[in-house]
Amino acid sequence: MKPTYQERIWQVIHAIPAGKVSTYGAVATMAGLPRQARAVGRCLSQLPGDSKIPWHRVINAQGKISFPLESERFCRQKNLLEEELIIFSNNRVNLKQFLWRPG
DNA sequence: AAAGTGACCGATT
DNA sequence: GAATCGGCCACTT
Repeated sequence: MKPTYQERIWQVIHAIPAGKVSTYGAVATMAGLPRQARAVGRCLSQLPGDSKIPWHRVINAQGKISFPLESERFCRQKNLLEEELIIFSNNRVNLKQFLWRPG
């Protein structure tokens, strides 16, 4: 069976190791959907709460969490990342240090 | 049918 | 750094 784009997006996100992050745009490109960062965000927005997908390792290209500051979801994602020893400075992750690059 | 919206991005000014 | 712009596209008004 030819994989759905949604499935390929999940597969890419699954491949992000703990302690690293990726961005919506990078995930889109790796899933074969260049310039479709929004498709990734859309995809994640539809995930059930009990999903095993490491959705928290996906942040935006500025190194920031794409939820309103101090919102419930913002804090949940930040906590999950800090548990993986990812450092925030000014609510921002240093992508030079934490961005996952395959290869 | 048309306009607005959103877990976005890169290039440009 | 900040703001704008066009690209992108499913969904909701």
